Amino acid sequence: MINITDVAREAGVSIATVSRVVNNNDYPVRAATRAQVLEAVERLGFRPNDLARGLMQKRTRTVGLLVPDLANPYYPEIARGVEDAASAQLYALVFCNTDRRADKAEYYVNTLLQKRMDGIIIAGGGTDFTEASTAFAEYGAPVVFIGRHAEGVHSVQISNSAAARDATSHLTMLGHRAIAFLAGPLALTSVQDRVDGYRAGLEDAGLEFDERLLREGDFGERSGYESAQALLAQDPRPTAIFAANDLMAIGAIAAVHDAGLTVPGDVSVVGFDGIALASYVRPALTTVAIPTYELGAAAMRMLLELVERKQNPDLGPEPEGGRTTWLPTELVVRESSGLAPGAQRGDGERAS
Amino acid sequence: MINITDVAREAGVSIATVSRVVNNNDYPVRAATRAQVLEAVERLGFRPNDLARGLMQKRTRTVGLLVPDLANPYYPEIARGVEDAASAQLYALVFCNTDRRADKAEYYVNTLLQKRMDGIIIAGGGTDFTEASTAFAEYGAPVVFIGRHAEGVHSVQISNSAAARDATSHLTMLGHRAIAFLAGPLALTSVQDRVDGYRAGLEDAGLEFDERLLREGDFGERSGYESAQALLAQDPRPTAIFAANDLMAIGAIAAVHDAGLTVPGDVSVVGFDGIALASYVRPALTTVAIPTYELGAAAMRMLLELVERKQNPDLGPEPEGGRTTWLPTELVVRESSGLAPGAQRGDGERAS
DNA sequence: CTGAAAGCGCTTACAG
DNA sequence: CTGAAAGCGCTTACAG
Repeated sequence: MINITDVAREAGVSIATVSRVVNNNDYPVRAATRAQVLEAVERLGFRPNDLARGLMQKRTRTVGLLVPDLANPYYPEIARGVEDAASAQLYALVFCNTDRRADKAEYYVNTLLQKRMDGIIIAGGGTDFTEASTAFAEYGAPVVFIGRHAEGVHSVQISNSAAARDATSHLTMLGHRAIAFLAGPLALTSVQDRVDGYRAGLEDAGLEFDERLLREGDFGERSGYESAQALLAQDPRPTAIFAANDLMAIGAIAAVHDAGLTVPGDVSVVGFDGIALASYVRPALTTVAIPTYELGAAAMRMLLELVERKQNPDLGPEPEGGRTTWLPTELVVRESSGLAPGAQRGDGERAS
Repeated sequence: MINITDVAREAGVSIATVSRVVNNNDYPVRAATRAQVLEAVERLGFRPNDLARGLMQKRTRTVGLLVPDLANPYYPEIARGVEDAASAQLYALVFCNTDRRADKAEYYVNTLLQKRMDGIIIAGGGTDFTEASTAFAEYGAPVVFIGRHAEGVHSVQISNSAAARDATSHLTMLGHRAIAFLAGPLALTSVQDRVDGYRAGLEDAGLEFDERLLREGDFGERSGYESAQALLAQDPRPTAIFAANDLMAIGAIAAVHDAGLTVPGDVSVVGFDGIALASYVRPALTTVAIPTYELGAAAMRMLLELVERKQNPDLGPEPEGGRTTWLPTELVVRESSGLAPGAQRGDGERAS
């Protein structure tokens, strides 16, 4: 393991000079000296030790990302946005998957803290991060949340309720009157907001909320399959199923199919997220598309701005209370949603 | 940012004592002293700086994982296995997505090296890692590959050719004689092996390899869709499509559907990987299931053994040349593959 | 332009 | 059982 002293000896200069050359900042170094050092670095294959560097500079140029569930394609896509925005500024990323388990979340928060990350992004939910967030704040490391709200925190979000309301209206306009909602874990604010939007959408059409049509799921395919199966056994049977994410919607389509019914002929299905696969399943899935990649990228840009501000107090203090960036969603209508059985185009329109 | 000196002062002991207590090893410390220190740690919220620790110990208890494509559910599943095996031993994981781009791969390898990772796992392909691998070796950090071969490296693998041969035979047994293969990038050894297996499977049934039925893809849904579309326009039209991964298979099913044909009535489709979604699309996908999670876990266990051996020379030297662990695959027959049009059960049997 | 020296926050022989 | 001190590999005032 060759170090800065080896390079200094090889180049016949001091370690201070090596440091200056390697860091390539605007510090003046004679061209000839620089060349000697560079050659020694090359010859020896020197790679500066980031641990030592971080220890001195009190910054690691590394940020953490906590996601609840890698198996859901939604999060890898967020991760891509986060990662691209990070590497654009030469920041490294430490990626942690909590599996929605509080113990893993705590473990990772601790690890990230001990590794002195410059900041952290927390995507999705599953556990309470107030404590984690406080711990980071104490260490002066900014925190940005994706897709959840709380008092005084920085976040990047979409309007879950408005999006869910629109999707529900899409179904009422098609004449559906028994519209089920497959929720995700009700502990999540994003899920609560989607439920609110769903209810608002029903109300807009003069429909009553029926709790038998609301089911809690866990965002997995199986959960969508099983919930849909139960829903389809009910009487009267819903003619539309709106799922709180695409994976559950895909599970629901499978359940409708296995029940000997067709989508959208007998039952319409609408998802949420807009994962890539949604346009490749058949029937192609109508869904609320979230700008997932951009959500990640925006969160990272916000975080890095906060980090830079911390390192560089000239930029002024951190904004009070926590900023929120809102990103738009879009209802993408594909094949999985259609007219309610027996309805005619326009049936639902007076309701809107 | 409170440090070990603060704790020592608060507890009225030396920093050496604090260090011993915090590290909780078998070093003898009087119970009363220990209690004082622990209380001070608690009161102050002390979190030891891993940078300083790593600098002294010359180990970070952190390993890197390089994956080529987070958008393919195959890799997140590998990552879960890697991560669980790592945290079981209290190792942290730095996760890097190369997007199959050589520049990103090089950038991350450099970063991981500078951060003094104890070891690295390289999953999948897309770029050449001989150089990266050498660089790590020079720094004494072990490397384990998942799913690719090369001389003298450690790896965890499946038998791609045998698996592809079996899947091909499954189709020939169903009476298919025009079987297309949607390959992934032909630069990957895993893809080359799958092509070999496909050809062997054809040969077993006395079928000739037809290069018009082989297409190179990129493992994405779109690529599967477009390749299948082109294939379906050929004359004679293949009655079966075997894709080198599930995402392309799902794209292929969509293409068959959009061409007004049915799966498996007109065209059978078989995938490779066994992602969770494969059993939730309709028709459910017949596929070669890879023990993905276990592949990741096995790779991490192998890596950690190499790391421990390096730290602890009593365990003996690193095994010569590179070990390979082989994991089994399984053909999971679902709905997407069936008898060739016009064929009768048993038609293909004499061929085997 | 260059170098000697202090210091980041720990761990670990060494001495007592 | 406990502490003083050296040292890990860097960066950065400070002096020249």
